[in-house]
Amino acid sequence: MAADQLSRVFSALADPTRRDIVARLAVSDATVNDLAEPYDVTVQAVSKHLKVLESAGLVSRSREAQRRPVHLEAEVFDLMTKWIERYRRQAEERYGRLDDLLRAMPDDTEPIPPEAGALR
Amino acid sequence: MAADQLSRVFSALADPTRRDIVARLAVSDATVNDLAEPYDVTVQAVSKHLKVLESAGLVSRSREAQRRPVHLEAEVFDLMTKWIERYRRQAEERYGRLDDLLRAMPDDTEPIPPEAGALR
DNA sequence: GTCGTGTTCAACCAGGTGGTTGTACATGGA
DNA sequence: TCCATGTACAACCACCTGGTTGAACACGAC
Repeated sequence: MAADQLSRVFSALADPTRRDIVARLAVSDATVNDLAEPYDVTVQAVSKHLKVLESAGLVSRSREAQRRPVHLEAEVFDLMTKWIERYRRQAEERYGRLDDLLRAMPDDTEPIPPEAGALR
Repeated sequence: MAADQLSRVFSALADPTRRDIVARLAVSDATVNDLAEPYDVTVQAVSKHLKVLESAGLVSRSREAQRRPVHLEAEVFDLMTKWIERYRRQAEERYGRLDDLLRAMPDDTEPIPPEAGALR
């Protein structure tokens, strides 16, 4: 699949099990077996989940004897928050602008640049 | 589809076309036909995308004669940002603690085990 | 070397998803 | 009223996904 990273990140976090894995990795690194233990699925299934998280850039695996500790890479979260904040802000500005429109009814509907109307 | 809302939101935004739809709805409301126009897919396919976005709570549809304008509901974004920020913060705190450990640790000490975050 | 543990790979399967086409419904205008 | 437009529903299809089992690989311990 040639999906971009943003798609892979959103897709990876769309699964409750994977979100739970991320939550636990936020506390400490863990091996595949550690991670699989609380779930009612095979280790192989968890290994697949980790592959998805890894290809999204959310986790990395190192090598440590025969173990492969999994580590959370929290920086990728920025990708999502940036995307989300961008459109939320845009939508909020739009509502702000609509308020202004209703209040003043200007004849010019020029789009407002990102930071312009945010502060009031 | 018995998934919780957080799963539905992440899943909805995992598709580039749906993210693009959200981006365009952040600028202004639009009808299904408006939204379908720039894409090389049928109106029905876009209608399906909107159904996904709607069930995630990301958009709502009103009625206006025979049209059904689609409207972005940006509040749902909070669900995601809250989840994301929670675990990012947790991971960052953990690194902070790890920094403290490394600073206080004598040079001949063993490497920190994966369970390092457990102390405290 | 052999054994045990941890991990991954391969093949398979059921169910979901994004797309299609075709049909039907709702509404405003002629 | 009939017609054109906008939308939704149903059936179908190819592909993806999350799960399984079974085998293989990679180490450290003995």
